[in-house]
Order: sequence, then structure tokens, then C-alpha cells
Amino acid sequence: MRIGELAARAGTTTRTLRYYESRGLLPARRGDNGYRTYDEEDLKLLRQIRTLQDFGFDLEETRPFVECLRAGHPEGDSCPASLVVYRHKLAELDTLIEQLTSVRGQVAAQLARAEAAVPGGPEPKCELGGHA
Amino acid sequence: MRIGELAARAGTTTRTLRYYESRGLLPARRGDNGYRTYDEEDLKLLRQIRTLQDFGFDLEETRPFVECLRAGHPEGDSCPASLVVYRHKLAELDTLIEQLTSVRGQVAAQLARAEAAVPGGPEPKCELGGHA
DNA sequence: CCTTGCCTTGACGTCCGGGTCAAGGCTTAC
DNA sequence: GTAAGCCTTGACCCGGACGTCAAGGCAAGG
Repeated sequence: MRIGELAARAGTTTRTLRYYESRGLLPARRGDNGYRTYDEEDLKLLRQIRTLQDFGFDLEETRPFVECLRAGHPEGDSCPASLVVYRHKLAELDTLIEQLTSVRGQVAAQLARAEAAVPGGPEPKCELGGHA
Repeated sequence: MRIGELAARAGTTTRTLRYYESRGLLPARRGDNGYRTYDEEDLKLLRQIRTLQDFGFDLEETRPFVECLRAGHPEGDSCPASLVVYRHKLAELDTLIEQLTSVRGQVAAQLARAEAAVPGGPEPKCELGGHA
């Protein structure tokens, strides 16, 4: 399988695959003509990367999962190093969600306070002051 | 007041102030020597920007607040345009928090599943299989 | 006068995950 | 043979909010 086919089958682009290779994440064998050659295993690795990326993992954070699969384990998270990343990500998410929730509350409070002063409220039912 | 002092009093850097000026957000008057000159009002505007930035607002999103203050209003959010930004930010935060919470759940589920297979669990009390 | 420290502009670097050419080689089908 | 469609590398572009020089002007103190 060449780069275009792999990209298509994984729903990504050739540029992305070359980028992964440049990061040492998904190296490719080369054919006699210099073309990159991939197999089904690479597709599996790539899908693992993409899944984690969709979850918001950094590229670097997907590395343990890929190496785990490459080491012959059935799943990318069959290795302790992957679990460490999972836990780290969970903690990161918790912190982030907490912060965002806090900010959300503060912004909501500011909005409520400001709306009391400026009648340009949520809905244009401005028939309290002027009757026309 | 010159740029260094303003930066120090607002807890930011001169580079940041020049950047804001380049964006047209916080223009400065100039003294005879070409030095930027600021007053207490600018400090107020700057603090407004910084507060919103800390909340995660884009620079552009702070513009209505700054213009509101510059128009003579007591607060940066005393204008309808600012309220629009508040509401937009709230919606954005809600969406984001929702997504992150969903991801958090999925990651937690993956972790739980993987931990069942790999005994390298949260704490090293591995005295279930081997007794030594 | 000299040093130190603040100021000026301009320009390039950073981080991240790629997108978008450009110029040329290979392959495949007709 | 030739055109289309794949592949190669290299190099620059994106956004956001600045950081980090570089090279030089200006001000204040001794």
C-alpha cells in the first residue's frame, strides 16, 4: 500500500502521514522507486493515532500507544506507559473543565450584573419604558 | 507614564503593549522624544483587556469592552456590544465544557477497561497473583 | 564624559498540526 | 509515445499572543 491509499483508508492526508514520519511516529519502508510502502499493521497504528488525536491527545502523547502496538500487544493501551498517559490526560481534563466551569460562572455573573444596567437584554421586548 | 511603568503596573510586558498598539487596541500618544505616553485611563483600559484575556477571551473580543470604556461608560460591559460578546463566550464555554466532559468520560472508560487487562494499576499493591 | 537604563523600530522565532504550492520522477492505461 | 495521476523533497504559509534579539536614540546620575 502506498501513501495515498493509506491516507484515504484512514481518512487523512498524505501530508499528515509525512508529518507523522518526520516526527518518527510512523516510519515507512521504501520500495525500489523510493515510494513509501505501508501494510495493514501501519493502518492499525494510524487509526490508533487518529482516535487519540480526536480525543485531543497531543501527537507525542500517542507515541506510547503506537509503540505498544508495535511491540505486539493487542491494544495500544495494553502497556503501562499508555495508562500513564490516560491518567495524565484525565487529570488534565479535570483541571481544565474545572477552570472553564469557574470562568463560565464568573462570566455569567458579569453578564447578569451588566444586563441589569443595560436594558439591551436577551430578547427585544423593550415595551417597559416607551409605549410606542 | 511611559511604557515600562504601565507594563509593570498592569503586570504585563512592554512587548505586549506594543503588540496591542499594533492591533489598534491600545494606541498611545507620543512625547516630543517619540516615547509612548500613557495615563491612568489607559491603565484602566489595559486592566480590562487583561481581565478578559485571563478569562480566555481573544484579543479581538476585548475590543468592544475597550471601546465602551473609551466612549465614557463607567464599565467595559456597559454597552450592548460587550453583552453580545459575553453571551457568545458563554455559549462557547458551554459547548467546550460539554465536549471535554464527554471526552473525559470516554477516556475514563478506556482507562478502566485497559486497567482490567494490565495489572499495573494506580497503586502498586500487586499481591493478588504472585505471593512473593 | 561615560555608564546605565529605558526607549524606539524591525524582524525573526515559538508552538502545533498540518495546508499549499513547486518542480520533477514514476507508473499505468491507452 | 503521451497524458493522467500517483509519488518524491523542499520550502513557505496559517493563527494567536506574544518572546527575543539587534541596532541605535534619549535621559539621568556621578
